[in-house]
Amino acid sequence: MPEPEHPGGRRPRLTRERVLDEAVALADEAGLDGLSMRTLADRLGVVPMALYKHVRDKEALLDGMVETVLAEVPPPPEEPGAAWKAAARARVLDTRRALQRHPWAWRALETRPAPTPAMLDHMEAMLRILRSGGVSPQLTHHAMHALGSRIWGFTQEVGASGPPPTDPDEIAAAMAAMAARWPAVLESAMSAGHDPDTTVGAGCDDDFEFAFALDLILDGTERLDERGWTPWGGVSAGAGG
Amino acid sequence: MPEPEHPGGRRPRLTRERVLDEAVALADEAGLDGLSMRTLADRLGVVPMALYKHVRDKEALLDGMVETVLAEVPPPPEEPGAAWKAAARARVLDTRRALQRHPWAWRALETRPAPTPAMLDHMEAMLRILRSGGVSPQLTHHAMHALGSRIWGFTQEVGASGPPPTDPDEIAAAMAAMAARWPAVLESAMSAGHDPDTTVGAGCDDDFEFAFALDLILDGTERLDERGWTPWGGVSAGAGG
DNA sequence: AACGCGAGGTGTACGGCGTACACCTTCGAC
DNA sequence: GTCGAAGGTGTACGCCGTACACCTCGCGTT
Repeated sequence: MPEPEHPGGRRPRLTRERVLDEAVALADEAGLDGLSMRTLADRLGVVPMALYKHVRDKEALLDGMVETVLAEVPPPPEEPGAAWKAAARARVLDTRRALQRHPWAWRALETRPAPTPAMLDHMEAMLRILRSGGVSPQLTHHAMHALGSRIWGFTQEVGASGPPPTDPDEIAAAMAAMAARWPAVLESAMSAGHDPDTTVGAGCDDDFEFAFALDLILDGTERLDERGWTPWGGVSAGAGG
Repeated sequence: MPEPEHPGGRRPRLTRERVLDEAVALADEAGLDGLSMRTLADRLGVVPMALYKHVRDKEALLDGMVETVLAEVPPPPEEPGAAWKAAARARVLDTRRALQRHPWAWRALETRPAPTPAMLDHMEAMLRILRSGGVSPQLTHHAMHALGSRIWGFTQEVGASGPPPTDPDEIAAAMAAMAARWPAVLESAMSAGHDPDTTVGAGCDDDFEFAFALDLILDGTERLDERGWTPWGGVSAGAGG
């Protein structure tokens, strides 16, 4: 038995929560490369295989760690309405702060092969901010893609790997689950079409989304340039104006 | 000896180029996880350790693979001048196409602990496009940060890990190397300050850069929203206007 | 033609990884 | 008090990157 000495009484039992918290702490100290099932088990005074009673495998461990980090992001206001822009800005910055506390987190995020429930919850909250401000479903969809690089720290389509289910029953079940827990995500997914005639779940044109975000940046830069923007207040404190 | 049979004559000698090309091909087929020194050696009909005569270790192999992929991006126009926005747009999209041909590439990129020469060449070219259009060094610097998520596919500061050298001689040597090969990168690095009084190599405020790019997206979205933008041409074909 | 020397390919081995599988221990419900 | 299952253990396997000593060519020199 590893770590036989425990000052008073028995070593506390392992739980999924203890495993995840210790994994986060270990990754904070040693980085993602320093996190192995063996080093983690050592820290918990336990044999490596004991972890597998609480997480299916290392991928599931990373899923759980991501979940733990995202739980640190404070909840957004329910219905910001007209203040949607400020609310969205605050939420992105809140997310950034949480991810900055755990430098390994964005690398863990991007290796998730599909969006986890915690990530869907996070997206749902952001989508509701924009929608509550009256931004159209279509524009919300594109803005969300553009914001993706700010929220998650990377650009590639989350969960783009692996073919979606083709069985109609499976699709229906997935849609039902979405409708119950992530209605804004579902609406956004259905708003991907670029033409009102072909809108219905037409899938998402990645090239369009990419160019949309790119043009926001370039057009914004051009406008600032034309106005002789300077960082010390030529136009405004930020990029606004 | 692995793969003893070779139709005519001897097996051709290994070169760094053959190693890199085969590594790229293997990663294209099997993904980055399917690329190991052993599987790569197998494909080349060689024993794993033979690779180490041509690449220092696996990290250097990945450096070389990134270099190979970036070499596929067509060169930009020399001095686009007033057409800087179109040139920048084209170059980002060219880069995207190259990275899309190698889905593993953006993940390889983001694990580089510091910008490689090939990445610096790439940045240099983009910076020159903006500067040739008369965009100020400061605005170029911030726009480059904002574009980073489009160019590289991720947001985090490239090469942010590890403390910079503190020895004055080392700094001077690095600056001299920069000035020779990447003058625009050097200029941009020196343009990070946000106040003319404290500009000289004051380092780069990551939070400012993040907020700058975030506000470009949010302000642009707000403007489109106010104009009742629709994706099928309400305002313009892209996000422009 | 003979030689030798260095670049390039080989073979063996080590320590680390994730985890399958069989086993044992412990504890709560009855 | 007993029993069953949940939780922790031990062993083992097949991967991984790569250090180190060795062998084998092919070429420049003589």
